[in-house]
Amino acid sequence: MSNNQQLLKGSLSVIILKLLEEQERMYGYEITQKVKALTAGEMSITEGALYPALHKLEAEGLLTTETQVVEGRARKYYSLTKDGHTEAVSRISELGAMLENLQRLLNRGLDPLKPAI
Amino acid sequence: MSNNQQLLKGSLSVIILKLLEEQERMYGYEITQKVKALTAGEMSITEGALYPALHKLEAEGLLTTETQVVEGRARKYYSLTKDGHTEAVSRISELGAMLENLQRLLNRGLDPLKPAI
DNA sequence: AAGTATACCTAATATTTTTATGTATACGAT
DNA sequence: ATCGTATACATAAAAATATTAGGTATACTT
Repeated sequence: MSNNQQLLKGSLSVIILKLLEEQERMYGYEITQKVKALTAGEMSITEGALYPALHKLEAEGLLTTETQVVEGRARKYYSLTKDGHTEAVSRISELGAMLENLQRLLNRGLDPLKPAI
Repeated sequence: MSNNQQLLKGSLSVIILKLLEEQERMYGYEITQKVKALTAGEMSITEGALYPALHKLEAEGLLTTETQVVEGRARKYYSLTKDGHTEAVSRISELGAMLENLQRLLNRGLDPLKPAI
């Protein structure tokens, strides 16, 4: 059961927002392929996680969709709304801070953060 | 509800294993304080997450406990079993790889990993 | 006497993911 | 022609994990 190709839980929606910051619009399947490519296949998003996450972000008003038929198959393109962009910026920096902290916990040798008094 | 002091979901058990790799034995409350200290209060473990996680690791045979009364209060010290040490090494490196991949996804400018063919 | 810090714990709920399906089109190989 | 693979969407049951909100108790300070 050693599953080391999963994304860290809770990070999926941020990854989606980040990819859409970089690329105007993307469709679901494209997102799964992009993540595989960027991590050399070390990580993959399962569809059972991806689609509900996309639907939730849309329901929250962070993403909008337009469906389009390409080469005989329907694609549903997602892009950031204005709120989506704002949230993306904020959540990306939050996740970045978390990753730094996690690495601080894993790599000892780094000093603990000095508390901002 | 902007909760940026949560640990990334799924990483709690690895953090516990890591702290116990560094320090022979620790008790629950001590772990919560250590994480706060190492992250300057930016992250904290809730007790509702910590204790079930400790009990699960013990049930899996990765941790053993000894209870001791110190200054009038009962403390339950946890330490790694042999299996626990093995698992710790493996899970820590897995999480490290995940963090690298996540950062690759968040900081573009880095090239995608070259697939090891 | 009250509040804070220390120290353990659990139960209900919420969130998120995995696993397992299901549908359907396009295309290359047998 | 049919089979497998890739593309492309989706959901539902179950598992895993965390949050929230409690509960108990001791020690120390105000």
